[in-house]
Amino acid sequence: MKNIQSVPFSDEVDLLSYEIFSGLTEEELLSLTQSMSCTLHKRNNILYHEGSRINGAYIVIKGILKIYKTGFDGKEQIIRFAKDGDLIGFRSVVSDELACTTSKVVNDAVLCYLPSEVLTSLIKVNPEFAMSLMKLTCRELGESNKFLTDIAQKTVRERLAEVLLLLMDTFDLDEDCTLQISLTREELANMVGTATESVIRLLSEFKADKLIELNGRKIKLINIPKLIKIGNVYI
Amino acid sequence: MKNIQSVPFSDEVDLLSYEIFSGLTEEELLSLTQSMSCTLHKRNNILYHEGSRINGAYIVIKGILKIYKTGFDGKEQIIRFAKDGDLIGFRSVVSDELACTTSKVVNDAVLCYLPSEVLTSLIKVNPEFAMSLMKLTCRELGESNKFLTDIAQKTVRERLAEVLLLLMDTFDLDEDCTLQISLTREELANMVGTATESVIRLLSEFKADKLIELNGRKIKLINIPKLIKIGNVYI
DNA sequence: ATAAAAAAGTGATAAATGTCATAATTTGCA
DNA sequence: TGCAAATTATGACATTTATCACTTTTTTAT
Repeated sequence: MKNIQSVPFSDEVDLLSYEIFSGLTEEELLSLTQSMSCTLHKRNNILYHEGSRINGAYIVIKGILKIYKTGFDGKEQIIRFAKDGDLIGFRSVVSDELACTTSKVVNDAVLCYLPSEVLTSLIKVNPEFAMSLMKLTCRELGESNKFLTDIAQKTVRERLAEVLLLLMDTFDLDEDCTLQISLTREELANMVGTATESVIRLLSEFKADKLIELNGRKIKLINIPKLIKIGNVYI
Repeated sequence: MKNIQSVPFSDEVDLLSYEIFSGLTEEELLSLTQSMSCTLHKRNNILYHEGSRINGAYIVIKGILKIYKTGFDGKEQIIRFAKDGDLIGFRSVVSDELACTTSKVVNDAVLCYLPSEVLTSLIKVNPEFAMSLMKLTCRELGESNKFLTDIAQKTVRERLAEVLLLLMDTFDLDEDCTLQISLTREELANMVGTATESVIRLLSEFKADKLIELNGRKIKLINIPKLIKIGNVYI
């Protein structure tokens, strides 16, 4: 298919530089490198669907993916984004359950596939790796619980401000304070947990209040302290 | 203090029967038993507060605790309950972060304390234990993400029905279909993520619609299929 | 380059839910 | 047991947010 291309595993990719692999030995790293295959995935390509069986995880070498759940009426709820250095899909591998999320490419991505057996044997052989994987999961759990509370208790306005700041933290701003990632209004709504129209209206309000500037999908944050205040975000 | 009493580690407590310890060897189990101290905690006793440093985890031998986060305005959001056989507080131990939730006793509980060093050394020594702990965390993460989506997309009415079914799954019904756990309306609201008054009104509606019967804090489920339908709960 | 599709934007309106005030009832403790 | 405190209950009302219908603008694919 056109949307997935096999790409050579570049020697330049230094697995050790990924936090998650920092505990591996030379040999483990070598055998890992050999068992991995890299592919280039185009925007909108779906890596795996919620409910499907996964036989491995993916390491994001480059690019951005959104990880989302599909609600009862088909509406997406974005759980998180994955970017360079992130590991995705291992939750299902470890818990031995069907995928509970869908992963879709937002910005063209280079991914390395890590077969289930390789992952589990690494966990069993290298306690340090097991520990860092566990840390990763625990952090994710903490974040998920935090966001759960926010969605339950904050207003849409507060959550939108918070989401903008979250995107700033995750993807940084460029020199002129514009969010490096550009999402559709619908995608923003699917993060915030609201209707697309509400996001559109609130973004206009934020713009009128001189908190942000809008240029198509590019969002420039011009009053971050105020956004922090609106979002009730503690730092 | 009066609310916490030390109790002897009963020989009758069979750690192996707890799923999480099923992978331990005889000796590991023995040393674990020796390093653990058991305490009795009365209702409303707080085990640890959100934001505090935890130096160990607890195994629930008996009783029920609620694990919750406190939102910006002081409102509780109940993340989950812990009951016999559950391990709590290990997330913070593993991720080496401050506690991101508060744990409070709902039904008087006997707990065994598991110091941080014991837990981490077990993880490093026994890959099977590491794996089952990881599975546990991954399952929790899956549930948290599911509930996040529900709160973001379902109505309060749907969520209340879902929560009643969740309580049924977690704590079972007694012979006459009454939920074994009794919570205040406020606690239900703190699970559903809504105002106490809304829960009160909706419970009355459910009662009028002959889905449940109310007797103080005791809730009897008399039309479960309909509750499943209302809550959009797939089984 | 252009047509079709998707996304963004806007207004009107409806529905869901929260808030506040207050009364009745239950619970827990001294 | 009895009383204070907490919880439950209910009504009136305000507010937030979703929905629908439609137009304009932007993006995408041929």
